[in-house]
Amino acid sequence: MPELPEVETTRRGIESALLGRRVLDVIVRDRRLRWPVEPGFERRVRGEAALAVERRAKYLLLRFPAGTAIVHLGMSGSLRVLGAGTPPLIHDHWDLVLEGGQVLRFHDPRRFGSLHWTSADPALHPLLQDLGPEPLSTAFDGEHLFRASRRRRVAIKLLIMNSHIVVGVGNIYASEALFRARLRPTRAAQRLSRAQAAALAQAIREVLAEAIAIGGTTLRDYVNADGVPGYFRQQLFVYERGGAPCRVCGTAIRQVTQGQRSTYYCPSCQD
DNA sequence: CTTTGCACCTGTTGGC
DNA sequence: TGCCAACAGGTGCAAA
Repeated sequence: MPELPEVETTRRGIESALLGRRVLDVIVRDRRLRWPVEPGFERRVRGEAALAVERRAKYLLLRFPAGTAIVHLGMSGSLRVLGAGTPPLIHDHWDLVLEGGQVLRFHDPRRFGSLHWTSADPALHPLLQDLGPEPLSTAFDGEHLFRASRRRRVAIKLLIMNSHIVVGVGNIYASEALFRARLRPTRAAQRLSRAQAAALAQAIREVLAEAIAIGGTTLRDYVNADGVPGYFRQQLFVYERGGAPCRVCGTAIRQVTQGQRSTYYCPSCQD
């Protein structure tokens, strides 16, 4: 479910509940996430108080004095801050019970999410070490995208969803950014001009920043830490709009499959 | 090396 | 009403 804007919205929502508060208890009800939760996880975190809540790509990093919990929400995961004593429901797989009467609760029906612990620099963790730049950092710009697209035959949509090139661009925002940049998702990456790469990099930055500003996109079940959906769905130009009229020119939006995922574009606006 | 497709898992939706 | 196929905000990994 969550792409970068939803993960960033979650980060902002859980930060104040965690910072400086001791973790009184760690409850893992189901260890069978994408990777099994390490047996020692509970005892590493119990008694620690978070120093920082950060995000790298779609990973949330809960930094404690002794190490870092690395959390991924997968396709259907969410993190919420609830009152301690709120009874867990189905698919509520783990809790951090916090000093002061609140609990951070992880809910994930599909269990594609994950939870790791590292006592080393999380940037060196195998899941993080080969990631590309953050799209909202200065390391990501048109020149980066242009260089990365040279001699690549893959479709440009697949390229921008490749986390080695740039992180955080998922299925919704890939289609949306390509619409804004007026580029066909199916075009070979190597056929982008320098100017088109610059336009696409800019479109990616804008669409992600705008989505963060209104709390991300809720399609089905995404909610932020307070249980509130994101409202970016109303700003979508093409995603999940196959057959509907383009909001710019009225042409029917097309839906195609790329890399076993749905892609949406306007055949008139996008070349 | 790049590219492609599968796998993991549960829930919802739409057609017959 | 029931059944079954298709599809869903991700991504590591194996195979081509």
